[in-house]
Amino acid sequence: MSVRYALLGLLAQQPRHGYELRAAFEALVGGRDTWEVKPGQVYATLERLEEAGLIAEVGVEKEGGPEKRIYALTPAGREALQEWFHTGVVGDHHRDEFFVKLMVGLLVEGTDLHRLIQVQRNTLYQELHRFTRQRMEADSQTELAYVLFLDKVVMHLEADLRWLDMVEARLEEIQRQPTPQPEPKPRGRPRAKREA
Amino acid sequence: MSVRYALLGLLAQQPRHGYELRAAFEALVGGRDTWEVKPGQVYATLERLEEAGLIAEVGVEKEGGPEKRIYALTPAGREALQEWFHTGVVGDHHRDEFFVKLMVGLLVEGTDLHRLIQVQRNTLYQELHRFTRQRMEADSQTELAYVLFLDKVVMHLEADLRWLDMVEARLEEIQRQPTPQPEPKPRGRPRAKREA
DNA sequence: TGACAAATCTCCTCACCTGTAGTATACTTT
DNA sequence: AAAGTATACTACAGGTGAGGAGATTTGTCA
Repeated sequence: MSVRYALLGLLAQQPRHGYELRAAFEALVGGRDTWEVKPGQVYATLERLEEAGLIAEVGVEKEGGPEKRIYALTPAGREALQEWFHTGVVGDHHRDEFFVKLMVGLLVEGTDLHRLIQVQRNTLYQELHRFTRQRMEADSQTELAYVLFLDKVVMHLEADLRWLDMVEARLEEIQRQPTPQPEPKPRGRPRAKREA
Repeated sequence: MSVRYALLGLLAQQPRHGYELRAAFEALVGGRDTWEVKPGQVYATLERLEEAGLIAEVGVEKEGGPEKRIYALTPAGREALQEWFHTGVVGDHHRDEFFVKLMVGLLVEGTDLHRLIQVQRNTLYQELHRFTRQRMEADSQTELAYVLFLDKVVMHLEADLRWLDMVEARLEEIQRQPTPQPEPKPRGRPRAKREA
């Protein structure tokens, strides 16, 4: 979703073509390999946006090299963008890969859970170190937004580490619990429910 | 990636068919609509796992209804699972949708950034409330792992809220910064670099 | 000095994996 | 008959990885 709307926003500024959009997007989110977008995604997204009537092709330039297909925002696109601004973002809290790994580890016999946790802790510390250094190197005069972004990442990594400690501390307790079974659903037509 | 390996783990326990795997997966990650997986994903993933040689179809049951195609783990699959256990998970720190929205908001003229932030804050508080209640309702005797998961979500939401406050406090400063331009890359063959 | 190879950018395409949404058929219970 | 589970499939959207044809600059060598 993010890329889709980011492209709309960039086209609201001025008409552009695919390659240019890609560069502008990466600059927008901080440059320096934060959020790399693959060309394929840009062009595919543009096609869908065009099909949805949110953008329109307004010209083609051909000067020597390959064609540049230039897109611009339509009124419907401008509206969609406004709507996006007025809607809150709900995070993907589910789908935490490490949580799944931990659960699967509990399931599979002979898994060394302490090691599992240790590996994850190392990974998190490495990331923390990397982002902290990036943060120090960044110039908050010219890249303030990028700095704020790094702050957020660091805060999340610290939260992850604290959580990991909690998990390790209670590991014995967790291991004592039985593996969860899916509860069977009643089949057939449900009984008529009389009002409470 | 998570679903892929979770299916491997569940098959390591015992051979199963698609529908059963879906139910088992959702039970594993806590039930109660945490992490809903669509049937399509399960079947598509199973096909790819089979093609990759990590699982194999070991039988078909047909008792009345549709066929049940039963899969089991292969030795290669068991190996892949072990490798997963021994690898750290690096989070998707980039691709934070709200961050992009904020940046796009700075770009587009006439955007009310305070409102943008306010909407997001409301959303986060609602989520926080929802998960906090779920956490209180959960029974940490029988669902300890699920409780830990909720703890993590809450910690992250709190971090998001603190970060949002920071952003709002420094908003004027952020708005004063120019929109980032993609830096042009030098074309042609790069100059030979002599060693430092 | 002029020709050509090397490296890299510009712009777009294709093939694939992951995940979401909706559909279809058969069975089971009220 | 109605309603809902059990089991599977199809279609599409989002995202990754690889790559290809042409333009542009630099290094090199006769």
